[in-house]
Amino acid sequence: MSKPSLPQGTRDFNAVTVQKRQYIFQTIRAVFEEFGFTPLETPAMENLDTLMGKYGEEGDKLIFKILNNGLDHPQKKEQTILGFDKILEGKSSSTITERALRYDLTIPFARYVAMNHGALTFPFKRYQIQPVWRADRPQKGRYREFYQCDADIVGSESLLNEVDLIALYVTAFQRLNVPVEIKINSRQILLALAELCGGSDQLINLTISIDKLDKIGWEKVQQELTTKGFTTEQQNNIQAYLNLSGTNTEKIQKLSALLGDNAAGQEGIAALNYILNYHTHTGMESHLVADFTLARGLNYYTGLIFEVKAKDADMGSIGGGGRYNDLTSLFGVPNIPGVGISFGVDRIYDVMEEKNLFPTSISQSTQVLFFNLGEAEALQAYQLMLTLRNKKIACEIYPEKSKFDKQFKYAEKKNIPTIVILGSEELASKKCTVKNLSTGIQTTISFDELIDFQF
RNA sequence: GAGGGCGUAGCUCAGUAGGUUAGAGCGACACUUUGUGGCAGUGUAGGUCGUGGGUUCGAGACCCAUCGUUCUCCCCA
Repeated sequence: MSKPSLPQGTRDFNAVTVQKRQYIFQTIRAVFEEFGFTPLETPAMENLDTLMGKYGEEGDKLIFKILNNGLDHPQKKEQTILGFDKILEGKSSSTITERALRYDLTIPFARYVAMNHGALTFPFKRYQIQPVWRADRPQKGRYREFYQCDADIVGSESLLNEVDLIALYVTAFQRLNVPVEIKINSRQILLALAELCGGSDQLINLTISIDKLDKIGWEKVQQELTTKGFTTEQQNNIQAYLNLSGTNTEKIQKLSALLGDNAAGQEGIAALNYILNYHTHTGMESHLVADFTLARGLNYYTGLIFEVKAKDADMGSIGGGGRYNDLTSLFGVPNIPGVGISFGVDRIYDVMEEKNLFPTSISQSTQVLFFNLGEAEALQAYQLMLTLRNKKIACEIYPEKSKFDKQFKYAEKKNIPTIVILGSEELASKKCTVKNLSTGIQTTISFDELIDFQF
């Protein structure tokens, strides 16, 4: 028999890890609810055509596809072979696969809104905390199964939504004690730059290249631009754009001069200004950084875009989002604008672990261990234990009569702070001994006193 | 999709330029110690050296392949 193993990029989570992860989930969920979002869950799998073509060319390749059932049926052989030919051409084929694991939470949400728009009250605010899957190659901070926590608002174009989502980010990361900066940019600003440099059809080429600036440097970006057909003059404009520096206000002023009266550009700048000004009144402006190199790979964004970066941590973005003004039209329902953000829990966990940001109190489970010192003693201890449990004190009794040594060591290993000794002497006198394992202090008290004991 | 690093006990690793019977620390278990743990002592268990080929008198070590893992690029949370 071969050794058991896990699929690449997936993990088991032990007790301590689960407790830490739940701490993150609970913190984020509480903030979502305080901000007026209600929960939604969607299936792990979607129809393949719901997902295909929504995440760009790269994204399509990273979707986990599910093999159809019944492919072993001889009658389907011809069909299946035809389908496989399509796969070899790089297309997908419904005769071989018609379902896939969800790649993110935004598209399934758009699908949900499109299916239920008649029944929803707009603006509709939902949050969703579920795993997603990507057929990516695992590496640092990158998993094939990971959780996203999304909050989206659809049915409203107001920039107040963007303002509120940023406030949500700031609140959540403050509660988690993770210092972050939130980068913001606008797809319209990127579009304006594209229009100035070769036309709007160059938008995607342009954003892919400039997004790499901080990784590969200007020299290589320039080379890439040359091969993509940008002229020297256009490259100079792009360089000027990328070199904008200073405070948020200064950068925006310089950008405005650079983009001139380009309509999309001015719209993007106005939106950016609105957000920044608003947050000067909330005190949250200090977390915001206008970053015109921020592009984000997902094609469906149309307005402001965000990305969250943990300060002083070697980790990609731990959250991202933006405005998509017509996502549901992909599913036949036009004119429902939306904006949303996502938290990457697995990366947040990695950052918090690396920087030791988890509170120490979350890793304890059992509070009191009752020693098992014989049949009659255990019966009495068991009854007392149930009473304590009813008072919400987590207790357990050692299941076998064993030596003190063994029971003590069990308590230590499980990090149980208190033990209760109830042996033959205590049973006779209707008392028990409560011992605090970290201080070593113990007291003998009556059963009634135990029930009201402050652990 | 492209390219590197690493696979030796449950864990972290050592293992010299191929040379008898593969090592340590930690952990586990037992005993010292059947009414008081953490410390200490003694002992026990645990390995087809990732797998399959090859070179060699001889391979944990060298070569090839394969699988796993990890990191980088691409892209992303």
